[in-house]
Amino acid sequence: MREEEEEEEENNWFARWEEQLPSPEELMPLSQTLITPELALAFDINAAGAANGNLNPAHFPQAPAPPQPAACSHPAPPLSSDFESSASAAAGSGGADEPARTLKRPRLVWTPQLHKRFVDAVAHLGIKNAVPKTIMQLMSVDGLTRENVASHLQKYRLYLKRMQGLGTSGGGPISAADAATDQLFASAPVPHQFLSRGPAAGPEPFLPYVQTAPLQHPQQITAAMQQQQQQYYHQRHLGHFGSSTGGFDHGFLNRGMPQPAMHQMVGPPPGTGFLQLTPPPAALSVDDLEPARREDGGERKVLTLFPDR
DNA sequence: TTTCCAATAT
DNA sequence: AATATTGGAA
Repeated sequence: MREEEEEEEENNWFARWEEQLPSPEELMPLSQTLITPELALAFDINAAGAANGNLNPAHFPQAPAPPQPAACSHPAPPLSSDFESSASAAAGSGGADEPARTLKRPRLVWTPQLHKRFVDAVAHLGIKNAVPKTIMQLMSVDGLTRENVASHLQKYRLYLKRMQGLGTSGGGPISAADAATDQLFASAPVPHQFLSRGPAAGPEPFLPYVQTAPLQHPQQITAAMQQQQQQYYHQRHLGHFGSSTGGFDHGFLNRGMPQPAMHQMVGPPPGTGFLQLTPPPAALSVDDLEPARREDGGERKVLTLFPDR
């Protein structure tokens, strides 16, 4: 059929192949554009300003060999696995700055588990002593920075404030917007002491040492936790904001990790007609809802069982 | 000097 | 909306 054309091509391609080749200069920018900052981070590439418009003409050899292709099979985290360990490299000539310091780490995503740990830490510290640094230390999550905590704490305080406002005096219902907004915070039980007004609850009696088992890097956490996130949706939909009276559950169970003395429990007397909303771990195993994907620059699809908005 | 914290930026 | 960054204050 098209043999003639193909033959023509064969006659000519060799003569022209060279001129059609892009020059190295043309190639570089292209390849750099194709590597998103996140990818660069994930693969530990030293291309700090790649997408920042801050290209350093230092050509790197070629396509970087992915250290661990295994990461691709994972549904999620395109995040770097070791920011600190990847020093060296460009140290040699002419004052190249260390990428390790310049490198920006990926956004931390506060999974329900992580937030849970946060809340526990704050609870143990007492709200007065709960400042970012201390919280961070208590949480002892590898890779978690003080700023991470500070930022989260800031928002959490706002959340608590709102809760207080709506608290006892028959306040109106939580606006749909807020409810939708605060899914994360709703995922962890709010220690009642947080909502108390008057004389702020003092710091907990004693705080021996870090009680929580050190977690690993955020990425790993998120990865590992993807599976568990389901239960969080359960809790969420069981809905604990009843009506007035600050009808919140104080279900303070710790299924994730071992947790020593949680003494500050002042919860409702057992046997008070109170629905146990958070059954023991064994009970809530069901439900194979797909958790919202919060990572991978994709969209976040949040399954909604309730047509509430 | 470090840390907090509210405001602001992405 | 969620997290990061900033900048003044303690």
